[in-house]
Amino acid sequence: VVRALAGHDCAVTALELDEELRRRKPAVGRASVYRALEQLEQLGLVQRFEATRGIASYERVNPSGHHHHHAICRRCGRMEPFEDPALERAIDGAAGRVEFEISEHDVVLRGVCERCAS
Amino acid sequence: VVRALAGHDCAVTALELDEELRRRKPAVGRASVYRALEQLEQLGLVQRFEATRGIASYERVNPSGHHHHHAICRRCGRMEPFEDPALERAIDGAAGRVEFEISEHDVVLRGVCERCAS
DNA sequence: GTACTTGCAAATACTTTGCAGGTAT
DNA sequence: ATACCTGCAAAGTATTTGCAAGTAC
Repeated sequence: VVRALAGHDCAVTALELDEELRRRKPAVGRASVYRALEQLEQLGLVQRFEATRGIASYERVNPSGHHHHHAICRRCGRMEPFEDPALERAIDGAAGRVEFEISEHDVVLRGVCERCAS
Repeated sequence: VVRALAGHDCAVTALELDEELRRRKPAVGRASVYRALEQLEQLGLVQRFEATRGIASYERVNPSGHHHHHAICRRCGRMEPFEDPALERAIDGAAGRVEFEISEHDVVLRGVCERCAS
């Protein structure tokens, strides 16, 4: 599972991973994929978020601390990653003002991509 | 459903709404709750996001444009709303730089609340 | 042998949908 | 009468779990 995740730079769903691993030698089952993802998430090596209605996506966390967020098209579901240092600073600021020990954050921008808009 | 949502300032799950409406006269069924929420979401009057694993929460959109985001405790699930103008500005900036027509955004900060930390 | 991991299949939980009956125009 | 809205129960989908078999030490 780790190796399969390493092959993706951006988020994938559990079922995509499952399908990918299912045709491997030796084949890997759905349950193992979910179990591995859960562990990796708790270890902070993978981040989970809901990209499309009811479907969780998983993305590996870059150990350097670098990370991006996603813009998602509500028509075709296409997902485009983006980075924005100013946004990160603003989030860190907000995290500091809240009475929580914040350790991660999800940001998703939703709209229509240029292809679907035309 | 609209009236029930109006009674909540912050996000509620579909099942909370269902339970609340179920003991009303006349009683309202689950299906209608989901159907109403879907329509309201498409009209842009309600925003949907995943607060806890696999459970969608819905929150009414303030017509004034004012809105807040949420910090969520990963231990107890407690949710605290917060506002942050600087964060909004940063998001608008990022939205402008992406090749998408962005119309909404989700931001969730996850961590441990002060009660659970102690 | 003991402890842990695996995959299958069954179970679970949230959400959606088919449908029969009711309401409004 | 027609078109729409309702709730129930059944279906659907993503995810989790029980369990028997396999693997490592």
